[in-house]
Formats: sequence, C-alpha cells, structure tokens
Amino acid sequence: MKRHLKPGEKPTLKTIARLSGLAVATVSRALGDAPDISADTKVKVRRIADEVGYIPNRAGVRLRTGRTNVISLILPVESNMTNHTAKLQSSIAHELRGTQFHLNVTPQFPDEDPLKPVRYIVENGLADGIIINSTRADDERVAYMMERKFPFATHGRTGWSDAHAYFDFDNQTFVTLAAKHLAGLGRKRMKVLLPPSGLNYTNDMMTGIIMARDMLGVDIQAMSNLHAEMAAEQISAWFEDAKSSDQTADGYIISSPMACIAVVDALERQGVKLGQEVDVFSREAIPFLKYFRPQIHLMREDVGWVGTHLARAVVQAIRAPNAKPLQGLEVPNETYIR
Amino acid sequence: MKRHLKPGEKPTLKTIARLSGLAVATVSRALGDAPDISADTKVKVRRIADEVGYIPNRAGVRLRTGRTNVISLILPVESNMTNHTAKLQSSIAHELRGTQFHLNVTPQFPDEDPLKPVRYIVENGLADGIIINSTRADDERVAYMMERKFPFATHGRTGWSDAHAYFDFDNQTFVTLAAKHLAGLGRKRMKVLLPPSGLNYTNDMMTGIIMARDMLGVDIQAMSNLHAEMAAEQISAWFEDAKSSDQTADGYIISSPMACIAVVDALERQGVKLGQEVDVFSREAIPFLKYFRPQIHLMREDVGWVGTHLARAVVQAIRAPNAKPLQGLEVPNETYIR
DNA sequence: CCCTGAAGCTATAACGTTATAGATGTCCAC
DNA sequence: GTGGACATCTATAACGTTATAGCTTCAGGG
Repeated sequence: MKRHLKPGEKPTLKTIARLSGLAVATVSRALGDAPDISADTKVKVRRIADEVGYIPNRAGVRLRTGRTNVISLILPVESNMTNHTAKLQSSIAHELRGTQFHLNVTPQFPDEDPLKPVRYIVENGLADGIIINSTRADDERVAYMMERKFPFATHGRTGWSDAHAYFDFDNQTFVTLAAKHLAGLGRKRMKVLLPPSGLNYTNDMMTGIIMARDMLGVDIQAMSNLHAEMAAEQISAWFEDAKSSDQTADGYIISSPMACIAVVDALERQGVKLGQEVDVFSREAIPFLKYFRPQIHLMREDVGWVGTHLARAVVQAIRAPNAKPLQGLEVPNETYIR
Repeated sequence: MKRHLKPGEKPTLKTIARLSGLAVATVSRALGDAPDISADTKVKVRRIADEVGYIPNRAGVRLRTGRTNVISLILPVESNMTNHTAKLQSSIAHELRGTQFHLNVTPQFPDEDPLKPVRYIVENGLADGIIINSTRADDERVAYMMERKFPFATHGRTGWSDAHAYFDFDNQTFVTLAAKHLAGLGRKRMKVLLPPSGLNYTNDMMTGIIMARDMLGVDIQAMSNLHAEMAAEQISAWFEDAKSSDQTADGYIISSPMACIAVVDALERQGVKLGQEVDVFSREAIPFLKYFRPQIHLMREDVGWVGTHLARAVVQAIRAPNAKPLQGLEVPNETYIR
C-alpha cells in the first residue's frame, strides 16, 4: 500500500503532490473540497491521501489558520476531591503548573486495541510524553514506546520497569499486610477479590497471596470467576449464585472500593455481620468506605502523590532522556491501615 | 507597560525584534540562552519580552522543532465508571471521536481567579472551544467569552443563557419533586443542603425551595452556614455543634452524594433512623448511595449524557458560530426517583 | 599593516499548511 | 479569429519559530 513512501517518511501534502504530480496548493484545495477543483482530481487526491495514510499536521494548520482543533475542558480543582480521576488529573496538572507542558486527555476505549491511542500520539507527534496506567507485565504499549524511545511514565510496573519511569503501590505488601491484619483478628480462611487478570498489579497481589500463605501460614486464596472491576450487580449476582458453593471464608481482601461495597452488600444480604462472622479489608484512595460501614478495614493509597510523581517522571523522561528514569514504589506498612 | 505594542497585537519574536532593534534570530537565541549572545543582549531581550508579555507560539515551536509541549494522559474508559469526572470526560471524548478535535484539560485552581485559565486559552489561542461548569448567574468567564465571540458551552445556565450553548439539569424541579416525594411520605419540616452560594444552580434550588413552599405548602428551608461541597468532616462537625439548635427537621434534601453520606452519618450518630424519624433525599449520578443506605431517596442524573451534549454543543458553536446555540435542559419527573 | 581568531550578531531557509492572486487552457459567441 | 467567460490548476507568500552558515567587528600577534 504505502510503497510510494520513502521509509520513515511522514506523509504531508508535499508527499501527495509528488505522488499525484499536482501542486501542493492543489492537493490542499482538493482535500478541502474547494469549488474550483475538478471532481476527478478530488477523487484521485483523496485516494492517494488514504493510501499513504495522510493526516494533516496540526502545527501547520494551526500556524496557518489559527485553528487548534482542541477543545478545552476547564476542570475545577475542588479541595474535597472525592473523585479518583479528578484527583489524579489535578495533581498532574498541579505539578505541570509553571512548566511549558499542557495536559491532554486521550481516551482508551474498551472496544479498541490499547495500543491504538499510544500509537496515534507517537506517530502523529501529538505529545512529548505519555502517562499510562493499567499496565501489564509485558505491556505492548510500553514495549512500543521503549522501542521508539518515546518518553513515558507508567502507573504500575511492567516486566521492563527497571528501564522506564513508573510509580507503583506495592500490592504484594498490601496483600500480606491485609492478611496479617485479618489474621490478628482471628480470621482463618481468607479470600481475595483481585483486579482483572493480566494486569501487573493483579500478579503482584497473587504473589502477595502466596507469600501470606507461606509466611503467615494462613488459608488464603483468590476468588475465581470474579474481579474487582466488575459492575456491582455482577458481583452481587455471583454471591447469590455461589450460595451453595464454598462460603466459609471469614476474611475478604478486596482490591477496589466499589467492589468492596458490592461484596459487603452481598454478604449482608446473606445475614452476615461485619466484624462478627466476617472481616473485610479494602484498598481506598478517598475516605469514604468508613462511612459506608465503619467496620471495614482500609489501606489508604494517596492518588494525589501518584499524579505528582508521574508528572515529574514523564517531564524528566522528556528533558533528560538519558538520565536514570524516575521510579517510585510506595511500600505500605501498618500505619497505612485504618 | 505594553505601550510599545500596537493594539490587539499578539507579541511574537518579531515584535521583540522590532522593539529591540535586533534580528528575529538573535531574539530567539537570546531567549534560548545561546552561548554566542552577549549577556547584555540577553538581559535586554528578556526584559522586553517580559514587558510585552511574550509567550512562544506553540504552533511555531511545534512546526519547527517537533516539540509539542503536551503531556498526554491515557485515560482508560471503563464500563463501570464509578467516577463523575472520568465519566464526563469519557463521554466528551466519545462524542469527539471521529472529529478532528482533541480534548485538553485545563485545571482551575481554587486559589486563583476562575477567569485566568479561560483568558489564558483565549488569548494564547490554545483551543477552538471551551467547556466550563460551576457557572454563576453573572459568570465572568461567560461574559468574557461572549464578548470575544469565543465558542464555548457551559454545564449550568447563566444570566445570558438564552444566547449561549449550555446543558443544565432543572434543579428547581429537582427540589420541588424531592419535597413532594418527602411530603408524600408524611414529612412536614424539610431542610435543604445547597451547593456553595453564588452558583447558578444554587439559585435554582433556592427558587425550588420557594416554589415548594408556595405550591405544596410544606415547611422547607435552606440550611445556612453549610454547603454541599464542604468536606464530610466539616458537615459532621456542624451537626455536632448544632445539637442544641433546631434539629426538628424530618426531611433532608441534599445536593451532592458525598454531603448526603456525611449528613446521614451525622444523623445516625444522633440515634436517628432513616425512614423512621427522618427521610433523606439526594441527587446522584452513579448508583451507589443505595448501597450505602437503601432508605435514601434518589434522583438520578445522567452525567454521560451531559458530556455528550456539551461536546456536541461546543463543536456546533465552533463550526456554526451564527447558528442558534445548542441548549439542553433535563427536566426530571417522578420516574427519575429511585 | 596584515592575518587570524573570536565574539556577537544576522540572513536564510525550512517545518506544513492555506489564502490570494494569477496563470493556463477551453469553449463559445460574435 | 478575436474576445470574453469559465474551469481548473499553480506560484507565492505568510503564519512563528529555530538551525545553520555566514557576516561584521575588533583585538592581538607577527
């Protein structure tokens, strides 16, 4: 398809002009559907443009026309930010304040390849650096950016995290601490509701399970067929269905606050009382589960600091590509438990 | 200060070159701290640049150097988005998918003039359109953008909303419906926890209070010295302090989910039981308060649709500046109540 | 007094795009 | 066969920036 392109060449109007034998201005006007260009030419130009994958250079358009093709969302930074995403973005934006950098949000839709937005940004030069989360051990986005030496920082480690900037919460320790805490309350049979499988921190939590089993000698295992990002209804439904199966756990370790709510709700429907038959331990960024049920045990995680670190890390990766990448690992201890 | 500038002129390197008598290239190199420019010149250029308020044109830099000065945050769009901000952004991004527009997030810090980010974007041409929320009746940001004919859309109406694009939830009807619902449960003395004063939807809710009083004949009033965006701790503290004062309300209408949690918590600490001595009615975007206390009465508000509408509205404002602005008002009815 | 080298500045070109004015060719009317 | 109208395309310039090469000036050595 792209056989007309010189290798590594980013197609511009000039490319299309060369391939079509037309002038750059004509190509521009043809693509812009100007009235004084013949239909034939328009079709021909359009075809070549598609063939070579032409995408208008935003800087060129912007410089010439003043059009930025950007929509700006003004996000009020509230003091009592109860909101994970808002908090993360605010802290990134806050750290970026005073630098030349602007923050752009690119959605990654569940129905598309996770690599797509990353590739789009890298190939079209839409940013100097990228921040991603939900990392996998062999994350293809990370592999892609490392190969191209494109600056980035990840929330969550990967198989190559020695070599790139990241911030991570030590989820292995999270699990062992939680298990220890529950064991201290006399709990004997624990179940862990993990994040979706494949994610790096899911693996870390699985390691934590094994470590807790080995070192503390407790009966602890992951819940199968269920993960912490499922909708509350699904989690509830699972507990209903599983009534007949093994429900003898007396301790739950839950990876996300929403899942925790769903689990507690399901347990209570079965007549179980928190702090009596069962104890529940969850991770939480914002102090709110304590209002839901004060008996829930919590490990706090500071999202604001995550954003701050990631912003610094990616800026460093941009400015000093050869320096040692900025890496941060927050290892929780007993004082993190509420 | 800016007396050297022609009116309306956006300072560029050329401007500084003209004012300093140096060549454009020299100015560029002086500001870039190049080694072959004398210290004197650097100081002089820097001073003039500051004086005229020079800010490098991002498109120029980007075109020349390839540097975008943009950091991109990849935001995974989860299906069970439990998160107001993330949901809003996802729906905006979703609506923008397939258009040429990118979404940029500009924070508005509580310690700075709300007009600042808007002015920054407009003056420096950093976007083609702006979306704002937390509007006031005589919102200075709206006045600013209207005066300059800069495309925008607001979440929440203003005093001039006939003339601009907006989406709003009918908060007046929200209050009257809630009051009617509580009255139907036999509640006689209602209190409303409003959003911070000055916001347009706060005024709407106040109108709703008066209408409910007049039309339903119920005893209903706003809670003073307290608003729904305060931290949970503050709300709790207020209820403690106010023990001695009037606590005879039997119905509460709360403007935000977090405040609702705090209020219910405070009430329960006083031994009050939901659905018995007191009923509580709240607004909610995500189905979660029902897990907290199933007795809470809810009016649902679809944040996803808000984002979709706002995105369409601002795109229309950009593409067809003279068309009638896109406006949407969601008027709740009994079926919105859960 | 010429040559060299350094310091300090500038002219030019280029990044990719599009608005403007102009060029070329065709066709028809007179 | 000349003029004009029209359709279609192109050359040029400009947006703001910076890398590159080159220019000027001056001091100091020979």
